Amino acid sequence: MAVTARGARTRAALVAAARTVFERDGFLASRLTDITAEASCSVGTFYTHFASKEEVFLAVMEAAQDDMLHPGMPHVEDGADPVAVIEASNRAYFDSYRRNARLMMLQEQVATIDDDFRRQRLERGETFVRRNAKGISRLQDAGLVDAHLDPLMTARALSGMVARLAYTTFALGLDLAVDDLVETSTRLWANALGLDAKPG
Amino acid sequence: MAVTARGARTRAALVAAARTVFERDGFLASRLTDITAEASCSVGTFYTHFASKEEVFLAVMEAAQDDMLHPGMPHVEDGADPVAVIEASNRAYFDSYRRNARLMMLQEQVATIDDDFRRQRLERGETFVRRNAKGISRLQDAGLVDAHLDPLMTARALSGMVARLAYTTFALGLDLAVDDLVETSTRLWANALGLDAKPG
Amino acid sequence: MAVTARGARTRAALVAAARTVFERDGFLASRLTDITAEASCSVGTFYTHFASKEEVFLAVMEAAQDDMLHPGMPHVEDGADPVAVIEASNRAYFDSYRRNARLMMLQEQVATIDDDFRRQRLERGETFVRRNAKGISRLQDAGLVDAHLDPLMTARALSGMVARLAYTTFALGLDLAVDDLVETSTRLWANALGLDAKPG
Amino acid sequence: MAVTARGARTRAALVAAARTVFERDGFLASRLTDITAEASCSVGTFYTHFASKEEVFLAVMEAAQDDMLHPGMPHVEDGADPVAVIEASNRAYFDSYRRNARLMMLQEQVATIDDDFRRQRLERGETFVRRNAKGISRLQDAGLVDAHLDPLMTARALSGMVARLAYTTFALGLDLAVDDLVETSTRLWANALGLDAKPG
DNA sequence: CATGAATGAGGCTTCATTCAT
DNA sequence: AATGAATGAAGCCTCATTCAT
Repeated sequence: MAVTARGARTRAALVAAARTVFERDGFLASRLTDITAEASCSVGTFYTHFASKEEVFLAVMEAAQDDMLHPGMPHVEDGADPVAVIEASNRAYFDSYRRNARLMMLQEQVATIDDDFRRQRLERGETFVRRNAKGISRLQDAGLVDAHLDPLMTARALSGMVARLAYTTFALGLDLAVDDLVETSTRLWANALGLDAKPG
Repeated sequence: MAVTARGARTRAALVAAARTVFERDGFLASRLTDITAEASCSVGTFYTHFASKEEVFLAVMEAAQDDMLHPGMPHVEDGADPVAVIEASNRAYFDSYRRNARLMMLQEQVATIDDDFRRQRLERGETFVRRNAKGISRLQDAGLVDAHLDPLMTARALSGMVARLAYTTFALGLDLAVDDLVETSTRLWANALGLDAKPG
Repeated sequence: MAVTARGARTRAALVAAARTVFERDGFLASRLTDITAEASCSVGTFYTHFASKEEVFLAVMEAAQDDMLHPGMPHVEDGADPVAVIEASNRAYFDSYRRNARLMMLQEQVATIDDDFRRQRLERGETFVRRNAKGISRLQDAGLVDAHLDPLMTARALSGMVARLAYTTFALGLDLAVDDLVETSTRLWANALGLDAKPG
Repeated sequence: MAVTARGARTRAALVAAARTVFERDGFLASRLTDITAEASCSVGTFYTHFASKEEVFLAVMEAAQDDMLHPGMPHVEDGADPVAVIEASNRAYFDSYRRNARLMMLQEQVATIDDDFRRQRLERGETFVRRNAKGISRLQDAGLVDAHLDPLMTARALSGMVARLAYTTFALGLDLAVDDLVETSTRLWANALGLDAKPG
């Protein structure tokens, strides 16, 4: 696949076109002919590069991964204020979600349609959750967070809280200000973990 | 519409059949003929009662409302332990979600497909959020919860947290125990609000 | 059928409703439910009075007959100016066509759909033609019109000319002034027959 | 559309098949599957070339235009007997109408059903009328026809006369001999214009 | 006489995928 | 590699007509 330079170019054009069309019309309503028209090539060509509509969707999501893989909760460096870290992390999440809002919607849509993709989506969420759980563990080790909390479940709940707020705002279209979202979720996250804001 | 008893009976049969078929096959894969076969009537009859597949779906959701409108956060009665109330409320939510898991999945699926339904789904969520916000307000008035928290945003975040956990577990199929879900979400909810567990 | 007073009233309401709906939507696009809704009765009732959509259409046309049976070419009375008679006749035709334009269109539409009705429409036209032919015969007997003309064919041609002008104007919607139509058709009719305008 | 030779061939086959089926069954009764069966292709292929039954009908009418655009009233050449020209023109019209009788019926049928087509049909008629009006003008300039006649209205009336005779005969099925039709219409046309038959 | 729910055959249309060029 | 016409299964929906109440 895509061994020649021309092939690679065509494939890239198709992925870009697919993203445009998917974002505009949704996965279900998008037709292959719309995508190939957008990419200025024929349907036949599509099938030299992808086996199905699902496959090009996967390629679109993969190409968008980098930007969508926001920092989550970064490693807590010695001396850094944990609450500030959480805030930065949350803001990064909301910003990235907003930039990729249509794609995030698509992710949810396809997850409800395609079983394979549902599993992938679940795994992607859990990867993220595990990273956050590690952060929480570290805070527990540092004595900053109640040791009774199960890091994994806690991470799942708190990440889910933020993810749902972003979904409601950017996918479902509830008009909320990002600053408010960041403030509320950070404060609740900190409270839930029992963290105090950095003392002066 | 449905002015006679016979008409009402047929309509009810169609709604029940639709729920069965939707839950079995999903909204998209469900065909009108499956629904009418399940209801033992003709396709034509379907159209005397509903204008489209979307419309019967709405009717199904409406009929399921009662069970799905779990108590949420009940009024805080004098002397009642707020944390116990939250726990009961969360448990009720998870139980109801499990009972209607397939329907909740459908709700998300259709929201990604149909714009009208997306708006309705948003409104349904907000109704629920407003109810919880009122509960938080009461706790603030009683001096049990930090007055700095915005009740509406807080309710949105915490309700979302619980809803997302339920979705991940029952819709996406992550295998988590309900007891753990209840415990974690209750503890985080209480921490986030700054509530103490009932003192001995 | 329609033995009671109530029955007669319902039937009349249905005919009136059918005319309204047919004129508004055309024969094909009109649904029985629209007609019964307009008549404020049930579909079942429709079938107490008519056997089919075609039958109620016939009833509508019959009820409208009187007004649509314009004078044609009246008997030539001794001493009457034949050209003036033709003019009056033509004007009466165009006026009546305009009043019943939608119905005339319907007549053409149904004639292209229903074979029985096509034959009826043909017969109706011929009746009219025969009447005009008789008038021409009389003018020939009176020595006012060239005896070489076949009265029947001539009547067919000239009636057709007027009918077509009316159709083009009122049914197809070409915007022509009735006065011009009357003037042109009368002059051509007179010329064609070899009649002179009444000499002073 | 139809960029390849193969595509053009299929399209042509569909148009021919559509004409066959339309002429056999009428526009309304014709089913797409009949057309594609006649053209030996799949239904899907139909939609590669036409968006609807209406559209293929338009293509059929367009393809038939050439034969149906009979000479009308040809240019009056010096020395040509105008009445003979009119007679030739009328005969050509009736012959062409007879050859395309089913199509002419369809034209009327579809004009009563489809608004776009009604407008096109009107325009087609007017094009024809304008051509005849020019011929009449020329005869007026040559002093052969009464200058008081409005060429356009006169052409409309006389063309309509001939068209209606053809319609009644070939579409509605009144059994008249073409020779009689030609004779009558030519004589009336000549009389109406005030032309004398070529003097010996 | 009136009611209106029930019927069901069958039309139109869509679109992912294939394959000959 | 690219092309784009061809495929055809399958779904939604319409509406004149019937009939039990």
